[in-house]
Amino acid sequence: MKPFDFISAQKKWKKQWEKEKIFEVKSSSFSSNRSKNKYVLDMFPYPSGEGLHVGHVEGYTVSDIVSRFYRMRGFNVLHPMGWDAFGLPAENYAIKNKIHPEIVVKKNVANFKRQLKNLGFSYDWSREINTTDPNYYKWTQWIFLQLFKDGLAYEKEVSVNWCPSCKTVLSDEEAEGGVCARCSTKVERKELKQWMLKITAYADKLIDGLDSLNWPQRVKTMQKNWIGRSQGARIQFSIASQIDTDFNADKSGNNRGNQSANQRESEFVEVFTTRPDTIFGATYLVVAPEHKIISNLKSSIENFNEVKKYVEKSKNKSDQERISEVKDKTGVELKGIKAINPATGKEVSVWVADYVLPYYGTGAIMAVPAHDQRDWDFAKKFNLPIIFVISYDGKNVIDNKVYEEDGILISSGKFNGQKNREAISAITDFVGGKKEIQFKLRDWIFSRQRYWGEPIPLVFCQHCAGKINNKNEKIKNFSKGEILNPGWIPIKESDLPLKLPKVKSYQPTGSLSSPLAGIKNWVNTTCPRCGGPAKRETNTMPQWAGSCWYYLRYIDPKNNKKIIDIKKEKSFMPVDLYIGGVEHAVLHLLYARFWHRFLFDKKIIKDPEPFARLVNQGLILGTDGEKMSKSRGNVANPDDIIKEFGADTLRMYEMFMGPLEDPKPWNTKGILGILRFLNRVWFLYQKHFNSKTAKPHSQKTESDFENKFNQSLKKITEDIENLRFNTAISALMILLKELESLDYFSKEYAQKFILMLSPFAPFISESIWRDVLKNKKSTLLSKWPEYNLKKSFAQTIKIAIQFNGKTRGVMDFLPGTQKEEILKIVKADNKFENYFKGNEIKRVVFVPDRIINILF
RNA sequence: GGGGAUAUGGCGAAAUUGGUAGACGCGUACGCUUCAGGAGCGUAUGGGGCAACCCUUGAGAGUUCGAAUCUCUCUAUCCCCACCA
Repeated sequence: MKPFDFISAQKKWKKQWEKEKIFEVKSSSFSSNRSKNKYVLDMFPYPSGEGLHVGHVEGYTVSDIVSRFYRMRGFNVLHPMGWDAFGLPAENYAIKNKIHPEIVVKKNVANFKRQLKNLGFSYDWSREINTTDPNYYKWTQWIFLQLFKDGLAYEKEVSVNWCPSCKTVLSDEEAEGGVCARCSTKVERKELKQWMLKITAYADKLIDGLDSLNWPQRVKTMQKNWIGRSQGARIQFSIASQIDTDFNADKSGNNRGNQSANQRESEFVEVFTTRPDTIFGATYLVVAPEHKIISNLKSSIENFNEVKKYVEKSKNKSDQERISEVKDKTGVELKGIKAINPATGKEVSVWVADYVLPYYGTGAIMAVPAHDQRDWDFAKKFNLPIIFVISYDGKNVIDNKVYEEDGILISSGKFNGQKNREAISAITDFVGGKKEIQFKLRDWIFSRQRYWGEPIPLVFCQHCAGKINNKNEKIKNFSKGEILNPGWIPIKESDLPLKLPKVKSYQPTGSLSSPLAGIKNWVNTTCPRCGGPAKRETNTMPQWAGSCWYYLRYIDPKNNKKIIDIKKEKSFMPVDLYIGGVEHAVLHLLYARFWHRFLFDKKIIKDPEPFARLVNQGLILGTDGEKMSKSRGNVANPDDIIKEFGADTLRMYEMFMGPLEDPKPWNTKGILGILRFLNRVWFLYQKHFNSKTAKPHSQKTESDFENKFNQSLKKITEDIENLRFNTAISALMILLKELESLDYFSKEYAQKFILMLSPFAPFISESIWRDVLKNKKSTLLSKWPEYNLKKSFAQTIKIAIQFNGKTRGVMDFLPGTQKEEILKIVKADNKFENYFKGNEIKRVVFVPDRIINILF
C-alpha cells in the first residue's frame, strides 16, 4: 500500500474548500444571539519578506483547531485574517531598492496568503483586511479625528533619537544600545514637536479593566506595572536664597505657571513622594536636570556654570549611559540656595542629578537617605547628612546601612512612637501636602517622521490659530482639540481617507520631517474651516495605530458609512480567544485597549474590553535550544517541512511538541512520529474501507471497546476546550492502536475517529472522510461526536495495593468495589502472603477506585 | 534592584490536581519482513542488583498512611521592567 500523498490532497482540498466557501461565516450570524457565536482571533502578521515562521504556524494552528472544533459543535465562528502592513521594514526596503512599499507589501501578502492556505487554515478570506488599504485607514484616521476633537491628541516637544549620519529619526528599536542599527553611528537626542495621545487619561480604567479579563496573569501584571499606579503626595519645600532680590521668577516662567505678574511669591520646589512618613529624615532635595527651578534661580545659583554644564551633559546622554550609571550616581549641588524642610523647618541643600526623571511626579524628590537605597548611595557619595526616622523597635537603629522596612517613627516630632505606615496621612496634612496618585505610564508619542504610515488628517491654518489665540474672539465653535492645539484643524470626515501621495524618494529628507514634507502640492492646501491657505501635517502615524482596532473591522469590513455597525459588533464582541506572542503584552494590547475604551465611551461599540480571553503561545526554539535566527542558522522553514512531510504533519507536530504556552525546542526527528501516525491512520482506513482491499466482516463491536472509545472522546473533547493539544494528540495515538487491534471496525466509529482527527489534520481527514468513507460534505460541516458519559468509564479499575505506604502490587476490580471486599481478596492472594506474616493490621487507608494502603 | 515563570529518563514531555512517577512521541538495542532505503512491523528501554528489594521528579528540610504536586530554606536557567521617588 502506498503512503498518503499529502501534496495532492492539499492541492485538491484547498481548491474544493474555496469553491464550496465553507470557511465563510454565515451573514445571518451577525444578527444572531451572541451566545451562538464565537470569535477566534489571531494577532495578524506583519507580512515580511521572509514569509511565515514556524512560530506563526503554532499560533495559527491553535486558533484553527479551536475554530474548527467550535464550528463542528454548531457555533457560528468568525475566524478572520489580515495584514499589519505599514511600518519600517517595507519602507527601508523601498529606500534600498527604490520600489514603492505598496508593491513590496502586495508581493509579501500574496506569499503569506499562499502559505496560510497551504496549511489548511479555515480563514474567512472574504473579510481580509489590510491596514495600508485606504478603505481601511480611512477609519484609522477617523478614530484619530475623534480623539483629536475630544482633546485627547496634543502637540508636545519630545526628544527623539537622531542619527547624524543617516540624517533620520530613529525608533527606539533602531537605536538600541545607543547606536544606529543601520550605520552604527552614535545616536543623538533632538527635540521635536510630536503628536501625543493622552492614554494617561485612561490609566485608571486600563488598570481596573484588567480584573474582568481571562488573560495570563503575567500579562496582566506586566500591564499593571507598565501603568504603574502609586499613591503618594505632593509636598512643597520653599526655597531660601541668599540673593533674594535677584529673584525674577515671573519673567523666566514660573514652574506653577499661572501666577499673576505683580504678585510675587517666594520660589518653592514641589516634590512627589510615596513616603511622606519619612519626611523628617529628608536631608536634601534633588531636581531633574530639566527642572525649571534651575533657570528660574539662575542668578542665585553661585555655581551656575558648573550646573549648566551638568545639565547639558545629561541631556545628551542616551538611556544606555544613564542606566550604566545606576550604581555610580552623578550630581551637582545648587550652591547658594537652600530648601526648607516643611516638617523640621530646617535648611537642606538642593541638588541636580539625572537619576531624577523629569517626566515622573514633579521632576523633583525629597531625599531620605536613611530609608531609600538610591538616596543612601547618593548621600554617601557626596557626604550628605543621614537621619534615621524609622526604627524597628522605636529606639535603636542600625546606622551602617539603609533601613527600608516598616517600623516605629523616631526623630519625627509629635509623630514619634507611631507606626510609620499609619502616620502617612497625618504627616501629609501636617506639612500641607496634597495626596495624589501618580502613574508611570506616559502619553503615547503618536508621530513618526516616515513615509509608510497613515497620514495624520490635520492641517495647520495660521488664520484660525490667530482666531483661537485672540481672547476676544468667540471660540466656542471650535472643538476641544482645536482649542488645545491652536491652528490645527481637522480635515472634514467626508474627505477621508486622506491618501498617502506618491512620492519620488522615500529617502529621509535630512530635516526632522517626513518625506511627505517634500511634496509641495500635497502639503499646501486650504483650511476646512476658513478656506484660507493651510499646510498639511507631514508626519504619519505609528505602526501600532492600524492594529489598535482591526479586530472590529473584520466584523463589518465593507461598511463605508460607519466604522462598524454596532448591531453586528454586539453579536461577536468581545473576542472569545485571542492568540499571539507575549511580545505584545504591553504595547499593542494596551494601545488597543485604550482605543477600544475610547470608542466605548463614544458609544460606538457596546463592550468596554476587546479581548475576553488571551493566550500566548510559547516561543519555538531552534534544535540547539536557542532562539531561531538567521545568524545562528537554526531556522526551520514551514515551506520545506510542508513539502517533505505535509501540512497536516507540520500542524500536528507543532501541537504535539509540548504545552502551548511553554517555550519548546524544535526536533526534526520528532516530526517522523507524527508522519508515521498519520500514515497508519491512512493504512487502517485503506484496509477496512477501500473497496479494492477491504475484506467483509460481520462481528459486532465489543462493549469494552465502546467504553475505551468514549473515554478517549471525552478526553480529546476536554483537552481541546482547555487548549491541551499535546495530550489530545497522545490520546488519538492511543486510540489508533486500539482501532488497529480490532478485527471489526464499524463505520460508526470509523466516522467518529476521523471527525476527531479533522481539526488537527484537515487534509488527510477530508480525504478519508469524503474519498474513502464517501461522505458528501466536508468534515467541517459535520457534527463533532458527542460522548456517552455512562460509557466513558473503564469497566475495570486498577487499584494500587500498598503496605506501609509502599506500592507492592496492582489488582483489577470493578469500579466502586468496597474496602472490605478488596481487603479480603488481597489477604487471600498468596502474592501478598509475606506482608501479613507476623504483622497485625493497625489501620487501613482506602480511597475508592484508587488505592488501598495497609499499615502495620 | 523589582516582578514573573520554569526545573521530571539520552531528548520533547505525561501524571485524573495529594493516591501505581515516566502515558504518548523521539532516540537506542535486539528480532522479523522486504528486489536494503534515513521504509514497515514486533519486543525491550529511569538507575543499581542474580534476586527479594533498594534508589529516583534541581538541592536540603517539614507536613502526611502517602508528596513531582502542599509549606519553608537554598541553587540554576529563562523572560519582562528597570534610578518611577
